[in-house]
Amino acid sequence: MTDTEETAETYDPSRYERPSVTVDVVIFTLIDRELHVLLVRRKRWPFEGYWAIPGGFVQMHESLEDAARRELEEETGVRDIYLEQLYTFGDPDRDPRTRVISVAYFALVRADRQRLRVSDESLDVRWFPVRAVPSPLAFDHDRILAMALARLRSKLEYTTLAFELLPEVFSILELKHIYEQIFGEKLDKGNFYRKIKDAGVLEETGLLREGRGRPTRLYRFRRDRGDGQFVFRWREARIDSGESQERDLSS
Amino acid sequence: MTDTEETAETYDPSRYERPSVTVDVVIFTLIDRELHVLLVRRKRWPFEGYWAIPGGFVQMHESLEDAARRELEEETGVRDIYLEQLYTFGDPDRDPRTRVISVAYFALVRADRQRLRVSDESLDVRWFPVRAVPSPLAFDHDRILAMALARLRSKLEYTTLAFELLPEVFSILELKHIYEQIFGEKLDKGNFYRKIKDAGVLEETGLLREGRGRPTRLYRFRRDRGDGQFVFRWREARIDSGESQERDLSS
DNA sequence: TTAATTAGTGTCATAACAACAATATACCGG
DNA sequence: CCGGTATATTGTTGTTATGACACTAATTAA
Repeated sequence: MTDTEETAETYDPSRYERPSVTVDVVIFTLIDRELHVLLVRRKRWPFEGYWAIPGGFVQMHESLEDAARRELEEETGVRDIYLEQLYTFGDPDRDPRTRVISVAYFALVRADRQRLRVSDESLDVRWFPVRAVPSPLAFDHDRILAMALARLRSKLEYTTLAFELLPEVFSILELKHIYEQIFGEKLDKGNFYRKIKDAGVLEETGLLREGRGRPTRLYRFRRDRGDGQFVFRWREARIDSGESQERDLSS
Repeated sequence: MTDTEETAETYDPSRYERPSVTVDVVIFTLIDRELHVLLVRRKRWPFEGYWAIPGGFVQMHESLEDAARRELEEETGVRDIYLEQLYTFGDPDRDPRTRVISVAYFALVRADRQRLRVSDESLDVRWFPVRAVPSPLAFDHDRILAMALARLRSKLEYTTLAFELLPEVFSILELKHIYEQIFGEKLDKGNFYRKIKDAGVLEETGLLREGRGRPTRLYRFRRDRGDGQFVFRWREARIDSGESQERDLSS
């Protein structure tokens, strides 16, 4: 029945063969106004030379989320980041070596905080524009990435997640650009201004940024307001977050 | 890096200590117009005598979903049911025996298809009204159940999931009752009729069910229409499915 | 000083929809 | 056949969301 129920009188951990468990973290960021994902190039069999989503083993003492944060930091040096569990992939043959169950997370990091470092476990680490990701990726990572993108799209529609991709201060049009990027459709400028302002999640900084035309007013995200439950949507239809239906999720 | 990457030249499965992996399945059904969840009573330590969400070990050859379906069938004898991955729980100390990572699923079964059987692994198996679930449950199962309920609520708002709880033929007011049950609020009869009919997901059966008043027209769910992508919503606000933010979705 | 460029506001018509009211249908029991 | 009960259905109305689009504002470059 529930976890580790057994028939024997006492519990014997060796009675069951155990799978390996890893966490993989799909890390998104915004570079030059474009959505990028972090990939590492594998050094060894299997999928030697293939690009893959960063990840690693879950250690016995750490929670799944802690493992994800640890991997994240080991790969990128980034901390205090938006992190959310995505889905768990456990097809018996997804790894040719042995049974590996992978708990996938997805993370959003701010463009202005990256400092990549290549660990000695891999050949290379790079940001790829999501529109130009090498294909195929190692293992079932194409599928993981696809699901992460679907989830991201989905959640932008009813959360304030977009702010996690922006620097501390930003303009409204920059925010609009993120939505356009990720939804893949143009949004009306006027309607966007109205909606975002009515939402009350922006805090005016008083700062201006000069450019070619009229200077841009810069805002800060008000974390207190609606960070959690707040909802605003740009389209009616929803593509879910997860699989068949969950895809599709939510989350 | 990605799954099971290691420093050694060849892969050695014994190098890493492995957690146990289980699937737990939160199974909902509708009995007497009320939402119920299936629980089993534990026979042994730990949490002997406590009620718990049914589940069991993932075997090496089966996928996670297969494992969930197997457990589902072992507990209820039910197959061909709505099944969706919920979340993976992996706190290091959630099971006092050893490190156990549990992939939770949630399932919806039709009220008219149940035939419970008590496995010899447990003392008892019962349907509990979700409003009257024994507390606390074993392990972290309160949390799992709470998340399953949140997900169910969330998904009713933008999917046709409610139909999975109904028998083959049903009346519109029965459908309305499910929404009221799960949302915990009354819906307007007129608006409900309008919305559900306009949605075009119902197929008239021609059957009537006689009662005290005017006989009830019975319908069937049109699986072809909108089973996947179709969206209709009853309220604006969304409570998500998962945790902090995953609080889904979703999804 | 004018054109170009980017930022930001206002207005309007429509669609969605919640709240509420009213009516029609069918059966029952007396 | 009449009142009661419950289902089934159709308005009606006011509010809100929002899509389309025109307009105004502030700055730089020529």
